[in-house]
Amino acid sequence: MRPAKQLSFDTISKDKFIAYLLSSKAKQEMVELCCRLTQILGLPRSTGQIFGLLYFSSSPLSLSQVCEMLGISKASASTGTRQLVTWGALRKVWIPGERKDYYEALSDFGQLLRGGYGTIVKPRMSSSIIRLKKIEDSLNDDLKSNIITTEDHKFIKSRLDKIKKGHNKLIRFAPIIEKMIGL
Amino acid sequence: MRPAKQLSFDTISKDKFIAYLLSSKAKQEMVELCCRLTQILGLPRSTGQIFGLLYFSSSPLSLSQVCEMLGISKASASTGTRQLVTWGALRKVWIPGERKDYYEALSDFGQLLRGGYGTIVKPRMSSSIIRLKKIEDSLNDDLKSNIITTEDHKFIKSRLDKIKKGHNKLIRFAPIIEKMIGL
DNA sequence: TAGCTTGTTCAATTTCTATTGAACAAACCA
DNA sequence: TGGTTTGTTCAATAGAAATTGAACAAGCTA
Repeated sequence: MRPAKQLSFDTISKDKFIAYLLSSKAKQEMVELCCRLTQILGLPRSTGQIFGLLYFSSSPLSLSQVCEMLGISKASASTGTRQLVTWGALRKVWIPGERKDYYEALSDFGQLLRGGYGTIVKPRMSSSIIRLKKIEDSLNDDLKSNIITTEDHKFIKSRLDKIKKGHNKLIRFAPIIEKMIGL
Repeated sequence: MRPAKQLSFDTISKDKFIAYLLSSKAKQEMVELCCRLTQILGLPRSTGQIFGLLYFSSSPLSLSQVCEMLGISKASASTGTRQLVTWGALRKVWIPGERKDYYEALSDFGQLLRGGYGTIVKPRMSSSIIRLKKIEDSLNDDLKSNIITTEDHKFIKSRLDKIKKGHNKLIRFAPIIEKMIGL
C-alpha cells in the first residue's frame, strides 16, 4: 500500500526533525533555555516558548505545529507569534502552495532585546517624562503660595533635575547600547 | 496652654514638609513619576512608591511615616525598604536618640538600575548559561545515536553558539553599560 | 451556495504575584 | 517582671496577568 500522497525529500526530513524536537530531552532543555532568556524581557512564558522552539528549528513551523509541539492553545500561539513578529523576533515565511502561515526566528537574538526595549521601556520612559514639566509648574505654584519652603523647593528641584539629566543621558546613549547589544 | 513637649526647629520644619508631601498635588505626581520609573525594573508598585516618596523627601522618614503617607501596610513597607536597601537604592539613617529606623534615598538613581540588573538579570543569565554545556553534550549524544541528522545538528549548534557569543558580549560590556547608566 | 481550513478575538478561567492582617521576636523602659 | 514600641515573617486574601475555549471572520474549494 502506497501513501496517498508521495512525500518529497524535504517533507520527510522536516517530519523527522519535528519528531526529534518532540522526543529529545535536549529539545526541552533548549526551549527552556531560550524561554528563560526571553522571559527576562518580561514576555509571557508561552511566548518565550514559541520563540525558543522556532529559534532552534531548522525549518519554519506553522501555528498548528507550534500548538501541538508545545502543548499550548491556538489563542496563545496566535497572540504570541503576533507579538514576536511586531518585535521583529520572528518573521512570516510564505511557502508556495500552502495556506498556513509559517514562522521562523531571526538568528539575531538582539532584535528581540531591541524590540522589547522599544515597546516596553522607551514608551514608559517618555510618557513619564512628559509629566516632568507639569510637576515643575505645580511645584513653582506651591512655592509662590508658601506651601513649601524655599529650601525644600530647592531640594525637590534638584532631584527632578537629576531625573531629567538621567533621562537625557539614556536617550543619548540608547542607540549606542542598542548597537552593542546586537548579539 | 503650652505643648507638652517643646518642638525643635528641625522637628517643626520636618512636620511641615511631611504635611506638604501629604497634601500637595505635586507630591502625588512626583511619587507616581518615580514609581513608574522604578516599575520599569519590575519592582512591585508599593516598593516603587516607597522609593519615590523617599527620593523626593528632603529628610529621612521612618517606616511608620512611610506607611501612613502612602497608605500601605507595615508588611509592605518592611519588605519594600529591605529590598531597596539590598539593591543599594535606600540606606538606613541612624538618628541619635531615636528607636525607629529612618531611611533616605541615594541621589544616585542609577544605583537602582545596577541593583536590579545585578539581582534580576545577571543571575538568571548565568543560571541559564550553566545549562549550555549540558545541552551541547546531549546534543552530541543525539547525533551519535543517529536521532538527528548531521545537518540539523550543525544548525542547532550554530544557534547555541550565537547565544554563547551574545552572552560573552554582554558579560564584557556589562561594566561599561553600568558605568554609562550612572545617572 | 455550503463546507472546510486557518487565524483572530474576547469573555471566562486559571495561575501567579503583591498585599495585608495578625502573630511573633527583639529591644527598650519602668 | 510586665508593658510598650518597632520591625519581621507568614498564611490568607486581593488583584493582575496569562491562558484557554468558543464564537467569529476570512479565504479557499467544490
